[in-house]
Amino acid sequence: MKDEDSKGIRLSRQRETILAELRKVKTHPTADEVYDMVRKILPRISLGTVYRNLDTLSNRGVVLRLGGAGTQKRFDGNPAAHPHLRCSVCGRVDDLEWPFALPDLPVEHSMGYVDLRCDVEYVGICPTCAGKNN
Amino acid sequence: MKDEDSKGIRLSRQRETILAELRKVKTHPTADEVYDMVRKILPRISLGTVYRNLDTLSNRGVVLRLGGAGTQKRFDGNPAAHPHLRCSVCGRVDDLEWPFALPDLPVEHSMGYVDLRCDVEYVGICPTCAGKNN
DNA sequence: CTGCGTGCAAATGGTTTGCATCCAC
DNA sequence: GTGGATGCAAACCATTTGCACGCAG
Repeated sequence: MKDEDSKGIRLSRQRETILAELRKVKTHPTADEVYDMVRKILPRISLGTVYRNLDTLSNRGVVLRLGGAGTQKRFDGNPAAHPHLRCSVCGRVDDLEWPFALPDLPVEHSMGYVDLRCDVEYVGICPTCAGKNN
Repeated sequence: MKDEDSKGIRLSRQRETILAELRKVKTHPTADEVYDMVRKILPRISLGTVYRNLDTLSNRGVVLRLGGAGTQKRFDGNPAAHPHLRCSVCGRVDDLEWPFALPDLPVEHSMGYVDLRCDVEYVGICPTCAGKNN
């Protein structure tokens, strides 16, 4: 179904570049950071366009929008649900390489919610930030 | 330790009321909603004060600040980590009454992060929002 | 051609902050 | 009495949006 959704997508140079850049990195950049990355290739792109495209892409399930506790949203080129590590100090997000089964929610506990997916985040302090305070 | 932290806390009428109101409800109100609730009791309280207190209380671990994927943060009078259900349409958050063990992250996978806690959220569409579209 | 996508800039909206005053301890 | 807490309003900043033009299909 993901391919279904991507089918109807119009492929502008901007959108193409944003997606390519996002898939190139292993970090989880904010819209601002994506803007900076893409601007090196398309200097005339606007921040609004970056926001619009990140929105479109995440709605189509091509990329992942990470809620996060910070104010800024972060984006992940890998659209599959997978657990993350997030630093509560600097907001940095890392992929967690630990294949543990995300438990499916029994229907009798879903309280009428549908289309559920499971979001798991381990929140703590990253090595860099932990080092500064010690 | 929760009591330890709360010890040093100054107990103004505003802070007291905010905490009491937050504990009174089972919803997970936004700062705005807390403001509305508290204003009925303390009509002269300012939104800034509500934000400052929610910040203080969550930093001390007295209440829980929920990251959520939406823009607004929500708050939970129950400071213990527990899984939530979140509606991706309206942003509503419910407590999930399903005691499954939040998996502890093995140190060898923590990538240097410390003080980790696990945040589990099932994201879907709530009964109300699902009903509207069908 | 047609309409979606873009650049630009202004508008939004949640959250934070500076400052003088107030009150809990 | 004293420093943290408050009310108010302005400041911030990430994100969104209106509009006229441009380009992909």
